[in-house]
Amino acid sequence: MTEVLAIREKHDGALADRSSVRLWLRLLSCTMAIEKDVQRRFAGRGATLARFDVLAALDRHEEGMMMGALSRALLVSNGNVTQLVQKLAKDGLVRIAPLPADRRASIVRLTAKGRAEFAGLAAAHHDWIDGLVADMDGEAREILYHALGELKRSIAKGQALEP
Amino acid sequence: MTEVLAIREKHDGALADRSSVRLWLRLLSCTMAIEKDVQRRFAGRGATLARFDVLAALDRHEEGMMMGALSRALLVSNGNVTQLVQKLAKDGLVRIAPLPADRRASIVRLTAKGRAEFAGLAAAHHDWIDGLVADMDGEAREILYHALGELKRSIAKGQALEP
DNA sequence: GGTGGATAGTTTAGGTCTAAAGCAATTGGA
DNA sequence: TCCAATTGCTTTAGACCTAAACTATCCACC
Repeated sequence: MTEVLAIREKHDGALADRSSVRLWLRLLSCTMAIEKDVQRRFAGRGATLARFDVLAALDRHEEGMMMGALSRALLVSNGNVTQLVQKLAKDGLVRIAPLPADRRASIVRLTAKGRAEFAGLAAAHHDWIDGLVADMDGEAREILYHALGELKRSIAKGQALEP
Repeated sequence: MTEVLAIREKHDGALADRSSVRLWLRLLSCTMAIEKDVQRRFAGRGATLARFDVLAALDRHEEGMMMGALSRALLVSNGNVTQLVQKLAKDGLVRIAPLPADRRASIVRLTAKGRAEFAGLAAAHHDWIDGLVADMDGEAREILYHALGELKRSIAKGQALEP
């Protein structure tokens, strides 16, 4: 008899008189629940989600990435990337090399240590996510994935309309 | 011919070799897109999402809330509530009153100014969310809402299993 | 009474993130 | 050629958030 606690929804009941807002609050609560869970587990390994994101982007760009490219790939600000990369460099997980062709720019690459670190974290991350969605069958996941695709399109359109 | 830009997905292509991770990344990108959009619009009015959340919770508890109750309602830490409420009090949007029955506790209530401020923000917030999901029809929204409900249950179960 | 936990909140140290200002290098014209 | 705009990145100021340590109070029980 495993009792399952429901994930709470912020403002449960309030604010949610409009269906669109109710949908948004549920979307938010699901994302937060997963994000906090993953965050907490990363913390248990001395890592953070933000740093993991940087390592992940670099892992698939063996040739290295410019800071700006990282910023665009991760959807975060330039200044944020600067901070993260400098700390990762201090920890020996990435190396920052100047770009001879353009002395403003620099190329960031994973070190061997960084690549190994990422491999370990990525495997764990996969397992955590698998565990969290384990109770949905393949079809339910497919439906959700598709529905999120529609939402994604709607958001893009909505943002394009009202600037 | 309105060209709609797609919302980018973090790590698009990478990391996403497992369906569960692909689902998670899409969920994350939708949530982030809405959250940043709302955040940006709030900023345009000199407000923030975190402060709005506090006001929303207080708006539906006319009798006031204790700090701890706020913390639980908003799913954020105690210290965070302390900061937010103290700043809101300084801005005259809430009032902090001691609870005679328990001198450790204090009751937070909206001021008239705070209630008016919330009303304005809430109406705008509704409209923004409506705009972002406008391109999904009622049935699609219902499907998504239901699918998120299943995810929510799966997450709760997954978290219960592996602590 | 007194005393040892619970409980309510605050503080502190540190990580995340952004917008905006600033610096340096590059590039595209006039 | 030269200079103005652009580009790549860093810095700064500030908002948000947390965990953990801390203070103050309450409460249950001997």
